[in-house]
Amino acid sequence: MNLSKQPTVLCLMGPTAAGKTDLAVEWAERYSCDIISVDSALVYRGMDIGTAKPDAATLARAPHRLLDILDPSQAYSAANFFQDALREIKSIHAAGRIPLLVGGTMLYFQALQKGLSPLPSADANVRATLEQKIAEQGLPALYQQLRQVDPVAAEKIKATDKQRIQRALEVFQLTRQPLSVLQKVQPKKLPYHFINTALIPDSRQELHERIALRFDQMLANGFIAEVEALKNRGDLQADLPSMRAVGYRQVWQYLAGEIDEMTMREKGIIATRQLAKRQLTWLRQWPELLAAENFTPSSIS
RNA sequence: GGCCAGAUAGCUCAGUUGGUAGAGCAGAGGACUGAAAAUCCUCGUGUCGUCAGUUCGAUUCUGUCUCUGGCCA
Repeated sequence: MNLSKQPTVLCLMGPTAAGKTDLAVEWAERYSCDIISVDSALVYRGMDIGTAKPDAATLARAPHRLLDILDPSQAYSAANFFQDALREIKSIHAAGRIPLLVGGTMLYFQALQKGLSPLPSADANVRATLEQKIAEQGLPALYQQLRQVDPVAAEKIKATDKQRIQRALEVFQLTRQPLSVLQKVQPKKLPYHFINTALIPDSRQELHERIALRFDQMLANGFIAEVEALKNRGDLQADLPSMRAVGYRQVWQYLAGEIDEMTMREKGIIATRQLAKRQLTWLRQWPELLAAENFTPSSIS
């Protein structure tokens, strides 16, 4: 029920391999929705098989926005998503339809619904410098530095969490202000009525079986060749966000001769399971979450 | 058939000079503000293969049987 009179935004979340796409296409046709993808890997062109990107026939039935918008050499972010999604939501509302956001990148859903504090975006130079410092001085030294410039953030960030330590120091270098101070600025919430639904599998074991099955299907469908083509471009590196994606990382290691094919398959499946687990952790904490099976059009109003 | 080496957590293994055991991986739970399919935190009772012997006490020593590798016939 929408008592706020704000335009509705329908969200369909769920772990990988839960069957979100099929349900989303069904809803799109039934409820006059236009789909916006909420997925940090589907944004990349040339990454189709390993991301389980909807095929051409599916997209013909129900177009997905925010698919294939970037080259794998580029980085994307929650803030980029926020802007892109907002633009698409406005455009869909303007057309008199309902935006249906579908995906498994939970940070993106959160960024959109809770908002983001005004922080500087990533800076490649600063990151490279910090990376070098870690190599020279070690992570503990950087963590000590963080404790000095931003004790509040250091309290929350674990001394072993390289990525967050780097980000906090990056923000400080770019703004001369502690991350923890900048984050106190309450982000403005978007004027929408978000309906949150999730497709959550009844049994974990069943999900694990589906994940293994789907990974084998990807391999049978030419996943290795897809990664090989990307690797052969020559300009992509294993540490790019795109190439760190589940499956791509393992196939890359296989192609680099670091692991054998059996190990690649096993590690790929394991990484997918672990991704699903993290997604489910988000969903357990998500407020006012409606089981997708119980969703009815009356909820849209 | 003989000899040798193994048999310990779901998996790969370590270890106990005799006082019932611990790593990695997997798995589970959690965190999450511009890399998020990322990054990180917490969680380890299992007839220590069988049966018997020695012993106050055996997973540890001895014997026995079973199984698995390897070598020799």
